[in-house]
Amino acid sequence: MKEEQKLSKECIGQLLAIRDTMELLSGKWKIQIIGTLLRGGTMRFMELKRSLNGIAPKKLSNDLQELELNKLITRKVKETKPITVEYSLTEHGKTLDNLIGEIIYWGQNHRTEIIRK
Amino acid sequence: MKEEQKLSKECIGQLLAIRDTMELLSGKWKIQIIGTLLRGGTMRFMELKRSLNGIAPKKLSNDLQELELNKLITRKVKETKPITVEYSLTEHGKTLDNLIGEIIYWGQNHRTEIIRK
DNA sequence: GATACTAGTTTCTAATACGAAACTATATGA
DNA sequence: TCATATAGTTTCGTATTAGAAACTAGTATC
Repeated sequence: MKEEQKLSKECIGQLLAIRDTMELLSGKWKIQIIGTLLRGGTMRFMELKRSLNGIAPKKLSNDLQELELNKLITRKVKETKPITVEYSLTEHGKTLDNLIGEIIYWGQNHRTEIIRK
Repeated sequence: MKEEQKLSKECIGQLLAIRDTMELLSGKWKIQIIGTLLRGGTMRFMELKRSLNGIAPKKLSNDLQELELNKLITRKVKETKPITVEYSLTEHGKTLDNLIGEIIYWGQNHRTEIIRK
């Protein structure tokens, strides 16, 4: 009597969507980077580094490259005296606004939930 | 001329909330587990394992323990013939509904966005 | 007695993530 | 010339994550 539990296509698609999103955004810094760019608009490398308290330049550089590959941000080199590089969100990157809003809202709520035991 | 860029308290609080949430939910399986429980309601260990295609029992066990510690799920042992264990979301765990909905929605949209080049 | 189901645990290994420190290269100002 | 700023890269080491395989232990079925 094998109860082969068939998963509906829709459910599988939802789990895949969760995997895709989390693969892209998991980790310590990526969402913080995007959240900072959402607030700050166009920002330079060192501006980002200062805003993201504690990130190593290597990590910031790697994460920015990965986000660019996924078309969430753009990188623009400015031929200023010491060259500067401007990072900003693409239109697609800006669609993370709602999601990040939910993450912030839930995180703040969770903190009070855990604290009040 | 030091331009010390002061971060507002609100922004710092938001970055902390992002860190809290992501620390809890980062990784390959945790959100998939919660998403599955959101759809399936109360589920047993092996039901979860079968729904989450490919998860190792050790990982499932570890993640469930961690989620329980964070009061997102409850674990109930049933004294049936072969003992069964039922997992379900707490009320607090269910508040992840909106967030996971956003993750699914964004992931599906991102897929079409990347595919259509 | 052999097999299978329940819910895990144990052990070992490979892959990935993260971080600190030092370094590159160009340019400006004291 | 020395210090500082730009935007990173390189090297190295540790820590965390994930997975595969085998195993435990109780009960039930063939």
